[in-house]
Amino acid sequence: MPRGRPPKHSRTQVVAAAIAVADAEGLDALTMRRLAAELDAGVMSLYTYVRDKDDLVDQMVDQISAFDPERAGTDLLDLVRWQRQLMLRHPWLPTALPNRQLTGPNMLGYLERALAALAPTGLPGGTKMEILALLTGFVASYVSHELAQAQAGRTDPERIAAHVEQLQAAVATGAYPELARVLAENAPAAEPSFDAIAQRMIKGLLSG
Amino acid sequence: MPRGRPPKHSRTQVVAAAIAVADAEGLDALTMRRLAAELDAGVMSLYTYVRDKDDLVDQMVDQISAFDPERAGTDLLDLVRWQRQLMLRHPWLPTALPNRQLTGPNMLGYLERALAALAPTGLPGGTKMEILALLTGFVASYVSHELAQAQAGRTDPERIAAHVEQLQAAVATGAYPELARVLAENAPAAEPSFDAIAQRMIKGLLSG
DNA sequence: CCCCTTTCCCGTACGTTGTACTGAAAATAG
DNA sequence: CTATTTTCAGTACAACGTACGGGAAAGGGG
Repeated sequence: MPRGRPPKHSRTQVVAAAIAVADAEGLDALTMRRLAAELDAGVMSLYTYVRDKDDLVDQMVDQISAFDPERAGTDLLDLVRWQRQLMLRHPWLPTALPNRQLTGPNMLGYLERALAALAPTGLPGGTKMEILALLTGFVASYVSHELAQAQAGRTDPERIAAHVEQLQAAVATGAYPELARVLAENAPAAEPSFDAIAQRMIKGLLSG
Repeated sequence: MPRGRPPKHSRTQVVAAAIAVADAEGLDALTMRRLAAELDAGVMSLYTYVRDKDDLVDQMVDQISAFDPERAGTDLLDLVRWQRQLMLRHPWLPTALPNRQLTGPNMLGYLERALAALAPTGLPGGTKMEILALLTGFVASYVSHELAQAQAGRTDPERIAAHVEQLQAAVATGAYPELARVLAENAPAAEPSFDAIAQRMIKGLLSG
């Protein structure tokens, strides 16, 4: 009983293809033309499934954020761990998140669980929302750092080469003794244990 | 004794004009053509002062970050307060910061002071850098939230109208009782006191 | 059966962006 | 003067998001 011409794809498929492109080549590589080519479709056909590119990214975020109630707990530490895994699996997520009003069912589901986890605190609603925003920001910062360190030099060997060269030049002036000490350390970037830091952040945010 | 044709502007002037545009109309409004018009210059003339647009933004960040040793202290809380003031004065800063290798003198100066503030901890260098990245991320998140709340509806009244409408629709399904409670609260967004939260974040990050 | 309506497909085209290329313009050095 | 060096800026191009409009493919009603 669907009246018109049958769709060649589904919205879910289109968004999934977009996620695949972003996962493999980054958000910058995700253009409407690229996505159309991936689906063997015309560029403008995509706009049947998506209002505009911003809407596409919104849906990507929401589709990523499907929650498996079997595998994850529901306290704040569990939720934060879950966010970290999402961001590790989809490195574009930390950059895509800011300045976005997310109203998809999965994001609302997350928000609901997070608010439930904060319910025992009895804090006012605005404070709860603020705590969650700060926690998400913290995870995004942490994972960004983590990812940057993991693929240091893998993608842009010359770009970071230029970076360390500038740092060496600055240090050579003698104006930055502390920075010099850090660069001279050559430490293998110790494991900081996400859980430990996250737990302290949560405690710090709640003890107010 | 400078040999060639004398420059019509200085790099500092160009960057200052860019900062003025971004302050007044946001980072998106800052295009090379707009900046050229602001300076009564040809578009391509800008490229004598700046390698490319990314370099321009780098320089904007660094020029913003000039430090007045008279007015600010040198412990971590002071530094974080200073970052917040910067971001409040230049709302584009939180969005411009991520994915940037900052090697300007002012940013290195900040880094040096921050590392000095962390020196008594005896932590390894990599951990210090991570702590500073997390603190900056925290401030960016906090200020973004702060700014979003300050001008809620001022710029895009219909955009956030659509947002609350979607939220109301979601709540109406009854699937999100906690969210419903928060939206029903209608609280005037209590003062959270940046200093208090920042202090707890610092303590949390250092007690590791 | 044909036609109408509905829905999706997608080629063309436009405005905007960053910037490569090129050469003219304006200063000094000899 | 000429030669050199540096900055200025017009033109032009590729890539982007997407508005527009018409063609294509289905079902419903006569």
